[in-house]
Amino acid sequence: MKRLLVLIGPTGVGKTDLSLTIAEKLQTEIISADSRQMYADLKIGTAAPTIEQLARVKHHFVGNLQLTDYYSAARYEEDVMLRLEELFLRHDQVVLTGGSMMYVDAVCKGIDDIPTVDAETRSFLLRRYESEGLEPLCAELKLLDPEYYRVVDLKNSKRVLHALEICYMTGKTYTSFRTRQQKKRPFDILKIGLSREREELYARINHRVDLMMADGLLEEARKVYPYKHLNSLNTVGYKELFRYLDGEWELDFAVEKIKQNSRIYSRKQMTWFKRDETINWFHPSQDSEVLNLIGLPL
RNA sequence: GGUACCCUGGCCGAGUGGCUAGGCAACGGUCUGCAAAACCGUCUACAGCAGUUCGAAUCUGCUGGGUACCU
Repeated sequence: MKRLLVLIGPTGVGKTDLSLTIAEKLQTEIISADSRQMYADLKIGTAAPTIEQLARVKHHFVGNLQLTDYYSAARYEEDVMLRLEELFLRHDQVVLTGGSMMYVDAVCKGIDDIPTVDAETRSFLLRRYESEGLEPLCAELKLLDPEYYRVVDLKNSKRVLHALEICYMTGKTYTSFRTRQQKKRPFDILKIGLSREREELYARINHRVDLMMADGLLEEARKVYPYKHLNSLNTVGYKELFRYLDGEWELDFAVEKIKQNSRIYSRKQMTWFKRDETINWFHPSQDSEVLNLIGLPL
């Protein structure tokens, strides 16, 4: 049986280093599970693997998207499953690492097969939401898919809108697509979670933001500024610098906000990962124990 | 030294006698299609003291701190 090694943890915990070590020892390749490192133009702010690191181990799904590309967890699942098929021809084990919780789950547990919403339906409902607000749309959902209406978070526009998009586009209820069944995978999965004491993690995050700024994050942000309204740029590290470039914030303040939002993000990641009972948790300094768990000689 | 104004929770900020503003942060949580997204919950403060009043963050006095102007 082939095996997928899933290395997860909050941003800044030190996943990259360990993933490289493991992949080198196994002489295998790495699949990134980071929704923002996939954009070619967001290298510094997403702490994407460096050229040297990419030279050490072959990576997949890093820098493979344009900012204007539509992408989603479902597409990621599809793309990764195809790629894994190829990789498992050559390797017994493959490493998947990243902090995008839903992307990881999409690969490990699967995601329902729901049609991708076309651009017209999407913008039609978005416009209605912007002009009418959420209430009328909730009322509509109650009629079109009463079952989902009962369980959705009615204040979360993203969820309500998506359900309506599916109803409109397919003529069926969103519920009918929502089986929420875990998919069986033709390979084993071993999850390794990295965590640190909060103080320690926060200090690393703060420091890393300073390094990013020294590395030219502001320049990178300036280059993509014309695309700032795209979802791909609703990203920590960029959205704050846009406020600076717009003259709303002082640079120092924007940098503090980047640190703060990164810390908040790391906490959300931990909240998500916490309830996954299948994760084997380690401190990054316990790398030999991780290798032992994988079954690698030290 | 004098005059005026100000002092609200970690921060910002509304509130002129009874009805726990709100926002941000912090902390906890939700999560199956833009997820580094979106959303939810918790956090009862009015500088201190004394008084007026049935009742004071809101009125009065004193003390402390701050700001502005005057001599």
